[in-house]
Amino acid sequence: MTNDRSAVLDAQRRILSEDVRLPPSVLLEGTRGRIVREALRLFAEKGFAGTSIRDLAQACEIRSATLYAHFPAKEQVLAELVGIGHEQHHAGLAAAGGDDPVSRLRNIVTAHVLTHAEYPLLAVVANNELHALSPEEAAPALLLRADGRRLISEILNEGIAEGVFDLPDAFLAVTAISGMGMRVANWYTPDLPYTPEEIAGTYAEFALRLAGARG
Amino acid sequence: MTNDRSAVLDAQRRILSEDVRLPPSVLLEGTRGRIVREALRLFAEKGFAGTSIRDLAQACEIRSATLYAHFPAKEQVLAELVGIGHEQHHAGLAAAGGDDPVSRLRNIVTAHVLTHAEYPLLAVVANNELHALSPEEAAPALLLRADGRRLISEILNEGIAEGVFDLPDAFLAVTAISGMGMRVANWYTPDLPYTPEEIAGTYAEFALRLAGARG
DNA sequence: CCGTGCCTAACGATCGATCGATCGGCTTCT
DNA sequence: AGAAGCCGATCGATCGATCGTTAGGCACGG
Repeated sequence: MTNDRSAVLDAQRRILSEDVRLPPSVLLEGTRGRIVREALRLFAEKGFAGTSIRDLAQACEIRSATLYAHFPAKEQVLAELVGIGHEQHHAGLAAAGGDDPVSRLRNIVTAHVLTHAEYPLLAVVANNELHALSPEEAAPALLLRADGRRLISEILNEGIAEGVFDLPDAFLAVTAISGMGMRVANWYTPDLPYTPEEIAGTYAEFALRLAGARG
Repeated sequence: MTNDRSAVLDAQRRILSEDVRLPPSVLLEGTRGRIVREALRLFAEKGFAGTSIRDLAQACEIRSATLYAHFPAKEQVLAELVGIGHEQHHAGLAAAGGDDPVSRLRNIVTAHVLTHAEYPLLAVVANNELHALSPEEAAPALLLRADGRRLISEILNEGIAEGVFDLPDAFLAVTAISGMGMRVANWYTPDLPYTPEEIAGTYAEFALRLAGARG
C-alpha cells in the first residue's frame, strides 16, 4: 500500500514549491527586484546554465538588453541570489540559542529546516547552483556555509562532553542532520498537510534522537 | 574549534568525489562506453545544460559529430546515465532483506547510503539532472524512485504496527532518511577517513534511532 | 535639459545537430 | 585467392538557432 502523502513527491521537477518568496529583510523594488524574483524561479526550476538571459527577460516582461542596466552580467544575478540565500540561512542558525546542548540542537535544527521549508527555491538555488559562480563570487557563501556546520558541530561536541548526547560519530551526525534538512527544500510544498513549523519540529526531534539525546 | 574532517567539505564543487566508477553490471565498451563515462564526469561537475557536446567530445578525444553515431541526441546520453543510476539504486533497495522491521530498515538504509557513497557521481546526475529530461525519458526513473520510497515506507509501517518502532510521523521519517542518505553523494570522497561501509552502517544506526527502534 | 530607464538592433561566439566523404575491416562471390 | 560490395566508425565542414553582451537612440520626469 502506497502512502498517499508521498504521491506528491513523484515529480520530475527539481523543486515542488512554486513560492518565489524572498526573506522580508531583502527589499528589492522595481525592475531590479522583478529580475531577482523571476531569476529565483527560473534558476530553481531549470538551473543557471539552463536559463537564458532572454528567458529571464521575457519572464520580467522586458528586453534582454535592459537586464544589463541593472546587473553587469548574468552571473551577478545568481551571485545576488546565492548571497541572499546563504545570509538568510546563516542568520537563522546564528540566532538560534538555547540554555543547554539539547535545546540548542533543537533550536538550530528547527532554524535549519525552517529556512529550507519557507524559502525552498532560494535554498535550491543557493545549494545547487553555487558551482556556476566564479570562485571569487562563491567565496563569501562558502564561509557562511562552513560556519553553519561549525555551529552544529560545536553543539554536538558540547553535548558529548557533557554526557547528554551519545552518538557514534559527530562528523557523520553533522552531515546527516544537515543533509536531511537541506533536502526539505526539494520536496516541500504548501500542498502537503504540514506547516513548515511542523516539519521543522519533527526534524528537530529526529536530530535529537539521532544524537542520542537523554531525556 | 573547527572539526578538521569537515574542512574537506568547504568546496564549491557540486560533488567532491572524482571517481567515475559505474556499476559492474553495466558493461560499456569502446567509444560508447567512453562517452557515457566522460558524460558522467562532466554532467556531475557542470550539469547537463552546462556541458556542451563539444566539451563532451573533447573529453572523449573525438569530434562532436562522432557523438551522433552513438547517441541520437545529447539528451539520450543523460537518459542512459539516469537510467543506470536509478536501476542501480533500486536494485540495491529491493535486494535488501531482513527478518524483522529493525533489520529490514537497517539493511535498506545501508543499501541506500552505500549506493550514494560508492557511485556518487551517478547519484548526483540521476538526482539533480532528472529535470533536464523530457517527461517520457524521465518516466521510468520516476517509477523506480516512487517504488524505493514505498519500500522504506512499508518497513516503517510494519515496525509501527508491530510496536517495534515509535516515531512521530512516518512520511516525514521517510523524507528524513531518504534525504540524509541522498546528500552523502555530494560530500563523500575517498579522501575522508571513512569507508562507504562505515558511513552506511552509521547512517543505518541513525535511521533506527530516528525511527525509535526498540532494543 | 539632462539623467534615467527602456528600447531596437546587432555583435561575435557558441549551441545542438546534420551533411557527405573517407577509412579500415569483414563478408560474399567468383 | 582475390576482387567486389557493404558497414560501422570517424572526420571536416557547416547548418540555423541561440547564447551573453554591447552600442546607440528614444521618451519621459525633475
